[in-house]
Amino acid sequence: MKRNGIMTREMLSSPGTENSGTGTLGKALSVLEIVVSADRPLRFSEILALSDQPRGTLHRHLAHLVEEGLLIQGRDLCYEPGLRLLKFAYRSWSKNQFRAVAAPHLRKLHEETGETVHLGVLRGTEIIYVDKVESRQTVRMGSQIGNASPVYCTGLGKAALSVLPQDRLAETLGKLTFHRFTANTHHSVAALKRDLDEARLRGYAFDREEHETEIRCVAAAIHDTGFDLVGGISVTGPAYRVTMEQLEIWAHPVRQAAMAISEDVEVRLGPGR
Amino acid sequence: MKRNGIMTREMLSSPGTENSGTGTLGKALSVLEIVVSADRPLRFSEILALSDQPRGTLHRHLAHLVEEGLLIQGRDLCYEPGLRLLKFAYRSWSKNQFRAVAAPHLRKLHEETGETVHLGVLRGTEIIYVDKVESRQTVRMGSQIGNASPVYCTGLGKAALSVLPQDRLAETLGKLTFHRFTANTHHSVAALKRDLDEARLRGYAFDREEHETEIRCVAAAIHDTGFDLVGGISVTGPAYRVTMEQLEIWAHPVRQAAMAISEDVEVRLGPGR
DNA sequence: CCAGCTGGTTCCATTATGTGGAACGGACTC
DNA sequence: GAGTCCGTTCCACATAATGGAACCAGCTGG
Repeated sequence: MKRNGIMTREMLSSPGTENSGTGTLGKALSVLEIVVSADRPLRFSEILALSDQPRGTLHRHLAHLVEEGLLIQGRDLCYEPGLRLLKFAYRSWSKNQFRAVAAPHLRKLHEETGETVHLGVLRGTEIIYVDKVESRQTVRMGSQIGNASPVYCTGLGKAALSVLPQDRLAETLGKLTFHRFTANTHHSVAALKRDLDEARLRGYAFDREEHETEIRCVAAAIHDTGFDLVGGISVTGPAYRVTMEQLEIWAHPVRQAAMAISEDVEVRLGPGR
Repeated sequence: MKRNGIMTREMLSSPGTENSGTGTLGKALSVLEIVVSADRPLRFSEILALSDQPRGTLHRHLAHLVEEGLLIQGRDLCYEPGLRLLKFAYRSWSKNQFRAVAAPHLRKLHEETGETVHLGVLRGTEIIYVDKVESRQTVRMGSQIGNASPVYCTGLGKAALSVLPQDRLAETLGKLTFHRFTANTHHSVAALKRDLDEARLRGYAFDREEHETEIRCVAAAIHDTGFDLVGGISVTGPAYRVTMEQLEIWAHPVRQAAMAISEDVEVRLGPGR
């Protein structure tokens, strides 16, 4: 019996802004998302303002979420993420085969460069960080694992886009809306396309302080033959320490690692897939 | 404005086996739980067997979960945890104030003992592991964070129970069903009660290979004044390396740490809570 | 001390949504 | 080519979600 245990197209399909379509579940999750995404416990009325649901409905959803242990409500009436999420969290992370396959490569790359190494996958118009190796071992669950960043301003995103087949690329580009994070952030499809063309030729992409100032990275794409799984791996560092020349040097090992992971993924999927 | 950002009674309330009550959401989550708890991707019919829902219903739930990104379905039709869980995961973990407050104490305790240190909270009849510091730094997100173990066979569980007010304790004991994990596992309320009495007197509890053979631990309870938050901290090690005498020695620092955390929690909650 | 907020919770008739038995159809097997 | 195992789809039915409105604090300021 062949089982893949790996991410596939479906996980990349849903649009950037989740919300509609799934009836009750979708609505409940959208309020969960609001609470989880907030950077502090929220009051009922704050959530009300952020959501587009009527009072009665929202109240019931919150009650249900609390009852299910996905949220907890302090006695000061604030809502915050509940414990049950932890359970889901850990399980989904530790069982993610893609992450597991890539992990040793990340570690090796980190040893070679000494800088932070990221693993991400493409999902719609975003890159989702799935794993990370960084110098300060104390940060155990990477500081932004699970977070999403736009494709157009990250090395990972651009690397991933650069290997996408024509149609998928066009589709994705069509859905983009640009936000100018730094002076260097791309803000037109045209400019992004040129950048992607270069990246495709080279086999790796840069982030020249396009997402955060003083932060640069090199990234290379990972993908399986069917492009069901598209992602990338990157080495990131602060501008004062990591020059563009340095990145050029690291580009090669990054690309090597990416190719190695792609191969491993293919093998672990089983050739008979 | 006082906000607590800490776990409270509500999170401890829901019964061990989640399922009913929350209408649609509850049912959807119960199937999510099945998939997430499995140790490999599951086929439709396997899930069907594990759940108590009719085919049509189950199928729709799965479809919804997939659409929401909570599950993903490989092309071999197997279901497995989706990426979106990661997002929830990380957020709920990193924002858990209780964990954050306790973290430095865990680390200190680990340095003193060299063994694995756990942080858990009581929820119904289970202890949920919220954080962990262990020797092998490579395991970054603790191997069982988010997991739950029965109260009656873990040091953490017994420590937590031992500080519970009469009524809460009775209520919890009433709900227990015993499973014999090892030869030493308690399997009667009477025996457990005796053990708890001792623990209460001493101020700490042991796990004498009651959950897993060859694994021992000492634990001490953490709680706030209102017993809204009850949990504990423990030092665990393999029997061949950690004798009962050794545990007796560690008991003191463990208790110290637990008290320190209790205090910190109280302070961070703000006295005006 | 009472009028007038603001913020959270509860009700309940309406109707949209989820329900689940049954039928379908493809792939494999004997 | 009949038999079955499995996943998927349909559809009449009943349940569960909906959301407007009323309700009930706890404050605040006149």
